[in-house]
Amino acid sequence: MDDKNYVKELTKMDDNFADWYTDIILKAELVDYAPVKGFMVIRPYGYELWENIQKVLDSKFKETGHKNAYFPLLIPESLLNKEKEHIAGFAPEVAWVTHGGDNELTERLCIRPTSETMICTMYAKWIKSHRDLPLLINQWANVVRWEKTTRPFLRTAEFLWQEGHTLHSTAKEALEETLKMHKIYADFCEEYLAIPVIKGKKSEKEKFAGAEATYTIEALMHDGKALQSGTSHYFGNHFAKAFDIKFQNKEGKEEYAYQTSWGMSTRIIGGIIMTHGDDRGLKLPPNIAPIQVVIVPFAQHKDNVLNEVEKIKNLLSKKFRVEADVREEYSPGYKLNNWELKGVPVRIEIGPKDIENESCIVFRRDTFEKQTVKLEDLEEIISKLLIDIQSNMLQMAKDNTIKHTYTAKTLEEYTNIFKEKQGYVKIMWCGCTECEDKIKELTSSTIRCIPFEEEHISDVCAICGKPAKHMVYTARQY
RNA sequence: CGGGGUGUAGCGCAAUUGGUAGCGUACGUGGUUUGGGACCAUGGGGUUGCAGGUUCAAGUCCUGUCACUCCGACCA
Repeated sequence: MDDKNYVKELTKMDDNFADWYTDIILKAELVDYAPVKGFMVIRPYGYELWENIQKVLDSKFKETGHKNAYFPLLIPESLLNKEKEHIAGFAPEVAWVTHGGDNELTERLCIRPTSETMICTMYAKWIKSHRDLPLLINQWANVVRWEKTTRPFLRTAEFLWQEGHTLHSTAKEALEETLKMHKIYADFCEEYLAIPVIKGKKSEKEKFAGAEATYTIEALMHDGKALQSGTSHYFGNHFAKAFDIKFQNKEGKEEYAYQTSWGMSTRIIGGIIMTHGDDRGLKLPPNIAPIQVVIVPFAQHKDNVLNEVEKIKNLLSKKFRVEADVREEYSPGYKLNNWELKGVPVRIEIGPKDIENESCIVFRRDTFEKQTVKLEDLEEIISKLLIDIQSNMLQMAKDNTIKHTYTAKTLEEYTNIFKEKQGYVKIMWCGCTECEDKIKELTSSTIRCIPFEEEHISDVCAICGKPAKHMVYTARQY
């Protein structure tokens, strides 16, 4: 019995989290490795998840007045070089195109690691007057960053994302936009992905190359490591000056535009997996799950069973994303395990005995509870159940975050925490980069963000003892 | 780029002192099954990462090389 099943067994998530992670994303058929190292193939089930994320975010962007557009994949080297901090930040990890057919190009082209430079170049042509502002554009695209070590979703050489790029006539308005999008990301994570996040600002050391300020949402994974899940940058007129994006204001004077950019990537899928998954596999929040309800029939060869399955499917399909698993070549037991592995939030089991009683069994993935439900009540029960699962998953993730949040007042306390634990550690910080470098060297943890909501732990920096400026969240990170 | 590890069937592994490659699973076919990863029968699948060397004989020993992977540094 044991040796029959061992290939199917999942790695236990507590034993080795990294193995567990790669194990389930492959077995749940979200991704596969590509022939080119560092790249991943997103399989249909994984891509449906991404499509659902896209759908929700896209509608939120449109509600706030943004429009989608598309810009080229390749960026001439000269454009990339226009903003020096930006190029310094990205140069080590860009991929270059040097040939067109057999001919060597006179100027090599980089595959976009992000589109600021390309988009700024176009914006400079499009903006003449304050009447052209604000310009609110988003792009859904792929980008390439030649990373040394990769892991599917979390850090791949190519990833899918959206990048919003906006121009404004005042600094105030641009900053408001930056914070507005930051809030959209945070709300999206909590409401749809059931991932609680810490909202805050990045330190000078951690901010985006070329930005004046970077705002971030940080999520804590099941193993106590943090994941930067979405960023929103305020550029001031840094890029505008480098790319000559000017407009005439109401007084007729020429002025540089103020700019923002913000992005969320397929990395967030890694976040969903590592926030909610368990020893049985994925656990997807109902609001984003490709399949919300799966119907597994027992003894399906008996005629009336399949009829009943069909009826239930038709009924529920009006309101939910439903799939009926009527594959004959797999046993019911296999299907139960397989759909748990794939993280479907609700499962309906139905067989001859249930049909006789005009009922079925409803199973919830988050708590493993089973209940017998009369068929006439099914739609209503499922409706409530999905809402309940969604909020329960958020609550469980919040509890886990709280459980893994510590505070330290001294450097000794701080390093001791990281010797045996993983999680957020709240400390006071003087604001200098030397102290950031020091904790990274000692514990390989970094300042994740300066939260919007700071607490007062003490008056002095936990690292150097000088007067503290901020309370910060630190953690080891993905 | 530094330190460790591994390369044998799609995947996971085995092969004693050097003796000519096997097991599980997955896959094909036929049948029986179906309330928690079904069973029986049967079949296909391999230049043992690559190159060279020692030997009557190399998966096994030697030399070189390549690839992958884990831990560090760099990063959404």
